[in-house]
Amino acid sequence: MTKSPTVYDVAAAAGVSTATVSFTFRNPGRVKESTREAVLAAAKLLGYVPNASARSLARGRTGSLGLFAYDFMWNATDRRAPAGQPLPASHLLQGEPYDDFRLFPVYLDEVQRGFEMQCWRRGFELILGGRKDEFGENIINEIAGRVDGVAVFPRRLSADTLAHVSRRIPVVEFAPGGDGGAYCHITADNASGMGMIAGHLMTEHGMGDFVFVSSASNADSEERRTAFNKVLEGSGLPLRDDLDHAPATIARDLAELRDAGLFPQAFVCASDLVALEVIDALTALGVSVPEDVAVTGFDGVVAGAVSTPGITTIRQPMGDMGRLAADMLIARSSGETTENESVVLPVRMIVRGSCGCA
Amino acid sequence: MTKSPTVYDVAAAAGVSTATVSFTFRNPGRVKESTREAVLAAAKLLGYVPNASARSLARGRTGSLGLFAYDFMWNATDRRAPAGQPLPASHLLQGEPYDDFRLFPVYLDEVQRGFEMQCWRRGFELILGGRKDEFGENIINEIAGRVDGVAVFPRRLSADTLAHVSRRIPVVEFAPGGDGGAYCHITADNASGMGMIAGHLMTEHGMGDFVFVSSASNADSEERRTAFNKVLEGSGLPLRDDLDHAPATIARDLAELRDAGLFPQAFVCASDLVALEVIDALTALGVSVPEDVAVTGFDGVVAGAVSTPGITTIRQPMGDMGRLAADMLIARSSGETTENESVVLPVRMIVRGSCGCA
DNA sequence: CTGAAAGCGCTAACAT
DNA sequence: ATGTTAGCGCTTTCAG
Repeated sequence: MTKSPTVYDVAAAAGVSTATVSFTFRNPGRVKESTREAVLAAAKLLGYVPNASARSLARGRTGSLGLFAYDFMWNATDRRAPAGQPLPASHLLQGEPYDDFRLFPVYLDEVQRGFEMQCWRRGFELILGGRKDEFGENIINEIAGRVDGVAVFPRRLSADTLAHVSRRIPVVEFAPGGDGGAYCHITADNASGMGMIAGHLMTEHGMGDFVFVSSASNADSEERRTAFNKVLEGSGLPLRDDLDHAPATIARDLAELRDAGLFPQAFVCASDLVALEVIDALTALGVSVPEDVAVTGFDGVVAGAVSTPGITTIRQPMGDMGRLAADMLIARSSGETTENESVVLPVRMIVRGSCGCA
Repeated sequence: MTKSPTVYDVAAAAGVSTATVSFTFRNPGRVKESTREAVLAAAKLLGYVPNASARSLARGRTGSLGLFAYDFMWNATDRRAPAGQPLPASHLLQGEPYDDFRLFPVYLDEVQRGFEMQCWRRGFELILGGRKDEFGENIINEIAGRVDGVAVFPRRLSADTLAHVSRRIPVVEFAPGGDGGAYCHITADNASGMGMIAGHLMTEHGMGDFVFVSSASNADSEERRTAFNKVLEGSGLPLRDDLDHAPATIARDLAELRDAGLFPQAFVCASDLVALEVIDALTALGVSVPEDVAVTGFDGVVAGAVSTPGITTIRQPMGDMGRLAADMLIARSSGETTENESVVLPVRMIVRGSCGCA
């Protein structure tokens, strides 16, 4: 670890040129066997490990893709340890796991996993960024300058920043986005998902009185709310005010509704985690789900599958979203494609107990 | 994405030198405000994104850590799609999630998550490697040459390769390893874990007849087996032959034991996943767990928590293991520490239903 | 406070 | 089949 040996050292030790050393590693067929062996022997002896930064610089490509995961991750962490406080010595599923399923794996983790697998299948390394941001949005440069393409989760980086980065490398954001944008978008079909939820609640349960619980300002949540309201309008049902899921207020808001005798037949939530929080708050009020009121989610994360009751939800194809992102980035980084597209992936409904089904 | 602008372009556009551009990004305080603004404006206008490869090369440090995850990941994938066959269009928790908990998250995923979080807290990017290996063990070079330190999961890279890499950057392997090795090791306390399992089975359940089911040749499994046998010896209990968990043979072996009337009181398994497989095989034979025979696991992964019955197991501090790996690598890459250490982390027992407890 | 210039280690023409 | 060599884009003394 002192001074690392370089191609020059290996070349000298093997009595060849640096080009030959380079070829030995990158294009072995082009080197005579005896030469190759001499080079490998020298490399082994010296403890030579090629410097990938130099290679990337020389080649103009890095052979890796980036995933900028900042936001959700840190927020998830903070659920256990309020901002500013150090993390507990051990914060990951250390207790009975049940409680922690809300933290891991969540939506982001499943998308990430799909992205990872596809990077590897396609021969790319993966750079995961999430560094605590001290330089505003410049943080993305830490990743953008290091990869051949980058996928980002929403809400941390402004559209401006993404547009800027996308002048250099292809960018995919996991968020709804119209066509003809400055970069690519991948999202699940929020509209038909909400249509299925609404349809199920109305048709199977004969319900008609709903309150939508939204997630913090978030484009997906917004799309879902809009789509749900559209269905209600189409059915001539009344639109009620949304609730915001903010932990500080949701319990109070729910209590007020209850006290006013204004509970809907179902709380339709923007995500599974919101649904779980709503159920917690309801339980604290002595309200049973689904006996007293139904609750639905969106996403299809693990936590909603193992909770009691299980959350009736819309499953996003998270693995596919990650995989598709990698494919889109690779296609664009190789010049195979240029235009930015906005892909909407199909979803499906998973009916569990929280809506009142068996 | 044509020809990316460089420091030179920005310098020219802003009417300054490249040094000033560099300082503007890396050491803003050293540049007069008006100059800085001019540089930033030029950068924005041109769509400048610093090239991290060039920076790493010039600096001699990359600011990132590597995690080499190859083995488990691909194996996990292969559980659904036999090697050689393409993955199903969608392979990640697409059905009712229950089935898939055996694939994700597993031991590796939880360790990885701890590693990620700590990288970010400490200001490092993370490079995840798992590229399909076409060059034998040289694959590690793809990562090793790109990072300031690397953590690896066991069984894919030989000790020789790791020793080689560790001449250049610090290396941590998540596997048992004696002191004074060529690189660092992190592992859970397999011995006391097995001691707790044995103690529980003997003391709480009055059992004395066990069969150990091992995982494919694997140092952790080996340590657990040895430790378990030691306890039995110490208690004067008989040692029975191990079973190997190989999917092809375990069902047959179990059937033979059953037919011979040789079932033990408990199958003590080297891991939770092995325990789940054993339970599957037993169930197929019409044997109930824990009514007819007890089964225990090791690891404490999600799958063992949500299965029926729940697996009585030893929980490894997986998040901590990942976090510690990052800390150890950072300490060594900065020269703060030099010696290689081998750390053993404490474990604890989680009692669920598979041992016969309520 | 800013500029000039020498590398960092590797790759890939282009030569030989 | 192998060697020469000019960059790749950035950082960082050292001068000014």
